[in-house]
Amino acid sequence: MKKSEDPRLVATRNTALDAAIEILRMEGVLAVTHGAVSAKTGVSRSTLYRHWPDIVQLRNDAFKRAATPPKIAAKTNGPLHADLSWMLGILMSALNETQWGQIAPQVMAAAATDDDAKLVINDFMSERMATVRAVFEAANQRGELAEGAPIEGLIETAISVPYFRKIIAGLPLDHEWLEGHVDMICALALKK
Amino acid sequence: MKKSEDPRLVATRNTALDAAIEILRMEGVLAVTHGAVSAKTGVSRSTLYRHWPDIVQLRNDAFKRAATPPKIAAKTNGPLHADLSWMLGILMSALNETQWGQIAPQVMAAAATDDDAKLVINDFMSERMATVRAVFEAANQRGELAEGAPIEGLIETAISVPYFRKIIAGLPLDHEWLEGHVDMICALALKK
DNA sequence: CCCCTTATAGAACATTTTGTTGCGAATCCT
DNA sequence: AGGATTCGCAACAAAATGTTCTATAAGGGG
Repeated sequence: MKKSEDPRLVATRNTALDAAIEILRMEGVLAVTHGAVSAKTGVSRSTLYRHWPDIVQLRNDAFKRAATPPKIAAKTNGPLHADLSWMLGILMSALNETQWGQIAPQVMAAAATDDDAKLVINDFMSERMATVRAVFEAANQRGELAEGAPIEGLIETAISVPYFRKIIAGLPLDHEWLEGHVDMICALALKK
Repeated sequence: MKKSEDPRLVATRNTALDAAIEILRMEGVLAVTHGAVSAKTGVSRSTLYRHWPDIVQLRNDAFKRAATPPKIAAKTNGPLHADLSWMLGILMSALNETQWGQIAPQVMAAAATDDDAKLVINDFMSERMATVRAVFEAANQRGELAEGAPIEGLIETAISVPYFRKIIAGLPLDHEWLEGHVDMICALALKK
């Protein structure tokens, strides 16, 4: 009973948003306009205006599309050090290599004045936090964690530092750094 | 021998940049244009164009002006827990209450495509990092630190988490949270 | 396979924003 | 007081931003 979507709609939608993401990466939010996307894709301006009457909507859709994370199955079979290295290694790769790492700052900035963009971030973040939390809870189940370890703080720390380094401070994320980071967290989390 | 600056120059400069900062806070980088600043200040467009032929320069100047931090004398008389609470409390206030907290995300985003903006961030960050580092080094001098404590990682953690919470995750920074944060860091840093 | 619906490209247009230039008036510096 | 500089303003030119219409093409249902 559901009428299938006109393939022309999804086609223009996809090509337009892909172009928008590309522009976003190379030149920043400022440059994402109906005109620019039209020029890059061949999709006519009038069509773009029909799809996204407001430029903000177009940008937000591009954000959402770019933010869609590769689903990561949490590794929770322990030990904690291994699980964390695994998970944070993936996060690190995502920040280094995928669109998200380049676009995230733009979304952050947009979130300051736009609630929709804020939602995109919140969704993305809470998902990542939940994944890391699962790792800690599994370690707790196995009885690896020290008495009274500040789990919430550790989860936050695990994620904060790589994001800070990459997005705010512009510092590199490599395996050597990751090793030290995980060591530090484990020093606090594990039984002595 | 140094020729004093024409007061008219500094006057227009200041009013223009203050307006630019205000626009930046309320509506984001996108909205900072010669036209908008002119409308808000009464300074004529032609004058603004004479001062900043390129809009990017205007925005960067606004960034720099907004990023100028209140100089904070480092508290390094110990003990570490007290010093850290003091320093991070100030950082927290700055993020919560000053222009910087609202504008930082915009600068981050601009930094993705603009090297000048990147410089603004780097300057600001390295100064803050240095301040926190001084706190740790003083504690080390006093012999408070545990053997082999990962000082660099701790410095990074101390600053990363508040920035992450405020700018990336949009979580609140309050004194209760701060207490836990400092506790966690001290648990790793101090002798048992 | 044909007909009806829907989406698109393109052009033509109005509107707004963005730069540029020249000049008289006001302000500053010496 | 006099010469230089800066300002505001108005008149422009150029480009970007929206809007609307029409012919064409593509899809979907019967």
